[in-house]
Amino acid sequence: MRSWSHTERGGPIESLRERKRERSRAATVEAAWRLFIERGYDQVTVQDICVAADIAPRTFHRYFPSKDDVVAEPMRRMTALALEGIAAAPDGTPDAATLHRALLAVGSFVVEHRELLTGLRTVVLQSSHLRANPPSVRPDQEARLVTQLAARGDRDPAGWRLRLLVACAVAGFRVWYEDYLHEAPPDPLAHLDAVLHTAVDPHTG
Amino acid sequence: MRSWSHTERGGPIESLRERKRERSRAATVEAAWRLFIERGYDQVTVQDICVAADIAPRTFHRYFPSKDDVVAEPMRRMTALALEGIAAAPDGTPDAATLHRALLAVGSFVVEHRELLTGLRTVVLQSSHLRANPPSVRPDQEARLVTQLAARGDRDPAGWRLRLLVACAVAGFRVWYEDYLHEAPPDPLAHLDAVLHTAVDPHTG
DNA sequence: GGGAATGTGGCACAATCTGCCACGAGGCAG
DNA sequence: CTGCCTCGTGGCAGATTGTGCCACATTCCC
Repeated sequence: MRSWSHTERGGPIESLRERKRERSRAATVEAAWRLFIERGYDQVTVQDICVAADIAPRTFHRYFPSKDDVVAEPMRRMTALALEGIAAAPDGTPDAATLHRALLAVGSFVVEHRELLTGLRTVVLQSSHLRANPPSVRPDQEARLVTQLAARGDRDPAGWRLRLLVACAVAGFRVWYEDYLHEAPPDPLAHLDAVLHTAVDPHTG
Repeated sequence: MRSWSHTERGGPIESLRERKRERSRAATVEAAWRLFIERGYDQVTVQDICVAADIAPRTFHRYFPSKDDVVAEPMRRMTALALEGIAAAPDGTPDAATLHRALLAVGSFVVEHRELLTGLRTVVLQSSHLRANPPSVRPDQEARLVTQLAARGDRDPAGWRLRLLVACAVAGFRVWYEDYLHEAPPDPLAHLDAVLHTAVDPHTG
């Protein structure tokens, strides 16, 4: 099962600094998630997380600009996976198909981590603040998907067709994501495939 | 030109209380926008806004759960317009066409208020906090669109097709919105129509 | 080994946002 | 018109988040 902590770079060539940093960051994330699930988002302060993860609040805010970002961490991970999926697609594949496949891979990642993600979903639903500001794919992350997609071939990253394609794909994935965590259908990836078929495939060509 | 202050309810039957409240709220919004555009979001405190609008900070947070919500106000207004557009559509119209037309109406509203909206766009772009948490259509607002659409006819508001349709429509609108505020094309509404055609129309039937 | 680069912690501080209570203006019935 | 009730408002105290600044420790690299 793919893990949460990952180094964004392929090789295992990490300096001691980076390893320490990643370990500390991962510990922080896991401590935060555990506390959130136990007590609820609003009942856990940054201070609490720092005590559990054994770091200073000042350091916490170096890892995460805001407390919300800890909850949004899975989104970042999923976007990173999608980027990898796009980069790995063979040249010549239409953009829509590339995105479709990349998001299917993200979907299988979600399925692998269903338990944790449903836990975090409950955390979001139970916090009035998170309900109003739910974790989502940030515009800069979406822009990265566009850029990555445009990098294959000579497409214009600023063109509205490409941006629309990505926006619809992300929207479709989100619709499936909500369905899946709410009531896991028997064959979730087939469901995702169907949703993406409607959302993404019309943009082919 | 349609105004920003509106009472959500059709009739002019407002009590003095409601009128006062709306006036105070509108004054707050306009004061805040003016200050944001003048100095930048991060350089304006809630205190500053309250002085300019002549209300207490405590009252400010009764109108707006957070400072961010003042910037997101146009989004709320646009969603409200879309809801009205959907409600006004004649029965029997396919959902996709209904949404398409409703969003065209919202588009013309955006065109009417271009100056202000570009100002607020600049505000967003210049604030690191707003860049990370840009004003967007909140999930509850999107859910309202779904509900409203489902209310015509007997569709299932929880079905993924309807939710996907709305999500893609909103995504398409956002893509156009960014284009339009960045570099107004000669015929913006035609552009919006084209984008929506790609994003929404495939979902017909 | 030693300087440079970088991550960390502590401190002080501004700012956001909330709960609580009291006051006053608007609404309503008599 | 009068009294009562409802509800918006303001003030206050407080918790919490998030940031700038600086000193210290660790790691890196020569």
